[in-house]
Amino acid sequence: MTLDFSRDKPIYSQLVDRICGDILKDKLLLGDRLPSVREYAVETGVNVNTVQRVYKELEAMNITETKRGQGTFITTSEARITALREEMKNQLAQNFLTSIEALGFSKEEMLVVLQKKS
Amino acid sequence: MTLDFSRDKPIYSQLVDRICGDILKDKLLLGDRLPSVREYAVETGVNVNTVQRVYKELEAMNITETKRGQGTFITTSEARITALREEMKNQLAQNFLTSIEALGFSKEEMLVVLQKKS
DNA sequence: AATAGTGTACTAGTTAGATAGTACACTATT
DNA sequence: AATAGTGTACTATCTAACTAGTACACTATT
Repeated sequence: MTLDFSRDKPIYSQLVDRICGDILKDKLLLGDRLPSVREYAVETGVNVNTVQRVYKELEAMNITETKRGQGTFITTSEARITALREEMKNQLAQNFLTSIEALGFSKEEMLVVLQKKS
Repeated sequence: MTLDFSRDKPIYSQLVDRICGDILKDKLLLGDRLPSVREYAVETGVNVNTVQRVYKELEAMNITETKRGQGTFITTSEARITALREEMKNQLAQNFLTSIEALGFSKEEMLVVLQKKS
């Protein structure tokens, strides 16, 4: 794999987003086991410590559970995932609106652009 | 003033965005003079070097012109500003769509959320 | 019991962004 | 000529994120 990361955001944060995305896209299912920190570090071309930070964040968000000696697993709580989906959708929309506001565009003109772009 | 900055993006970058926003919102007009680096540093509660970085970026984007000993001025090119507006609008839309894609949402469901919010 | 594979916890070093301070070159005003 | 206000260019220091390496505790398998 060896991903390429944006420079304007911490890598651990981008990896958290990536995993959340995989969950929301059902590439990762309830109860699935994530790769070990060492495996995932190799896969993504990142240091073990960075992956550890990622798993820590995910656990703090209550979307994974880690079992010492066994691995890190996606939560089995359907409700938590549903809530996550709503949270992220709202966050995304809110950030977008904030940016629009900051740059002095109107929501309407941005919607027009979005329609065109695919 | 003394702004509060987001931690997930360089301050100089946030200030560039801010000034671009002020231009697009006609708070800053063609030919207007920006505060001196020292003034703006005090206003925003930031170091002089950071402001210098901001003005350097703006000049590299061709939206300001600096005259040594006189100050930094918004370009007098109407065309450049118009182009800037389109660039930023497109960039914003593109980033939004990329995030949507990464998190596995559809454009349509996000548009629904956007309609509701604001 | 031994081993391999987990997560976890350290210490140390690197880099980019930001801060702090100083100095210099240019321009306009007095 | 003197002065004040510009942008510009340094050097030095600090912090967060990342990298690098090592060690330890727990679990499952053999």
